[in-house]
Amino acid sequence: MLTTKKNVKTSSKEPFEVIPEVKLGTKERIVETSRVLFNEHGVEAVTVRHIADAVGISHGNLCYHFPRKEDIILRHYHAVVEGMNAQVAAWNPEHLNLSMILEALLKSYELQYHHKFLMVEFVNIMRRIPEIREHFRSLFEVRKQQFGFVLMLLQHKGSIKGMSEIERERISLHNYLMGDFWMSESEILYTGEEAEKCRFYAHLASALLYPYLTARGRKEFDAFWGSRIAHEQSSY
Amino acid sequence: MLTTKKNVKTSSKEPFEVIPEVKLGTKERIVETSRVLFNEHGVEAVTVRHIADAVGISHGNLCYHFPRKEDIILRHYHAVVEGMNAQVAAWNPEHLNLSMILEALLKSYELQYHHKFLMVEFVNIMRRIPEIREHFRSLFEVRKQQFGFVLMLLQHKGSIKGMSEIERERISLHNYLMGDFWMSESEILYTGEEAEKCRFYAHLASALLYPYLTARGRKEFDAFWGSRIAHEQSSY
DNA sequence: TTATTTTTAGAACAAATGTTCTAAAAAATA
DNA sequence: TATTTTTTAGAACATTTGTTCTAAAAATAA
Repeated sequence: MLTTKKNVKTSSKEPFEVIPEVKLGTKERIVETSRVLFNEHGVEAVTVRHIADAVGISHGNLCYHFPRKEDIILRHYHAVVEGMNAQVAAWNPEHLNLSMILEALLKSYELQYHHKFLMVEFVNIMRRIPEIREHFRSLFEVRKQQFGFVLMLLQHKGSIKGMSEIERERISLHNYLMGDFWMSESEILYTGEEAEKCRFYAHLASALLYPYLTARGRKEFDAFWGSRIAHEQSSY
Repeated sequence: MLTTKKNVKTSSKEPFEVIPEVKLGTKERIVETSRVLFNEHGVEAVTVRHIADAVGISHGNLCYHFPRKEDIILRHYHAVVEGMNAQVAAWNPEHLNLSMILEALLKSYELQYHHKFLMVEFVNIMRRIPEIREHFRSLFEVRKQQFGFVLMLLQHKGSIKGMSEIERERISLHNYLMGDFWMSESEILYTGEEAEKCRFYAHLASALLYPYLTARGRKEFDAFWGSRIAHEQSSY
């Protein structure tokens, strides 16, 4: 239950449920609208007045819900973190295989792209909001361990060959650097559709593994991406 | 001859050359000071008044030399581009080998790091200054061709194995994505010394090639980085 | 209903910021 | 030296921006 008590029609006089997705509370509309504006124009270019205008409320009202502009950004950051956690929590290590991991990668790329501005302006945001900086840094070790675990598992399932600890560490670093900045790169170079960008870069990131895949691994890899990447037919 | 005529003591009364590096013109001091401040605090956080104060001049004077703040950024951008061009121009394809290419990579990383803010805030800068956006985009194809040429050459010299066109393209994309954003990543995660960061990430980027190196190539690779990366002993 | 709380709009505020203007100082030139 | 140009400092300006304040409106509770 994420709905706020305010503005949601749940008075005892209403005998039936009202369609919930139409009646968004002011706070939720601010969050959603700011996300779109931040993604499109950048945090610094978007003022509280812009957001308020787009929502159709006064900026005074906006500052009633979010006294500081940073509060809006923090809200978005937490939304992404929770989304990522939920995804990881849904994993079942028993039945995990390469295809499912690629699927998860693609999904996490889409999830991040939804809050593109957070990644594209991360250094600036991090400089301004210490809470975010500390939290993200603390995430680093966890992420490295998660990836290490995935590699071990894939090796155990016979999808990738053995590799040294150093190679594992390198691929992990490459992977996360790509994961953090593919949106910035695409912002600079491409002008394509969102879903296609996600697929393109998730494919590219997962291709870091390609030299280490076994024959079976390559089959799985090609099968997974074959249907998703139209052009650039696999030809290994 | 990059010195401006202004403020440089070259009056006919002076019989001998004055030490040139001490007497920097106001314009040059603005450029150098702004570079340091932008790198440390970010473009948006640094105002013309901050720069003027740090240089020791009035902000009115600063605006005399650079009427728009963007002019300063543009100046920095051109400096980096010229630096990169000069580096490429100095190459001699005849005698090129893996070590020299790694050396060039490392050097270009150091060059970029000198103007860290340009890369770290690239998307924002690009959004604000169309001239930079267009120029950088036009660079993309050139860079891809350059990298393709390097790979061909290394293959011809027996340092790397053959690879498909797709693999070449992927490595090229990985390489440039890393080259554009390793500074952002290091800004978020590490708090180390500049030169060490450059070595660390240049090493990491070049390691993209590792799975494709021949035995001889690996020897060269390890020899090159062995002396430069203290920890993380090669153990392939 | 009446009282209380929440929400809203818009004015008001204060600080910051890029830029322009003005006049004096310094430097260069003739 | 006299004159012209360049450079400089600092005031002034216009705009923007995040935030606070106030009072009315709306919703909720008693």
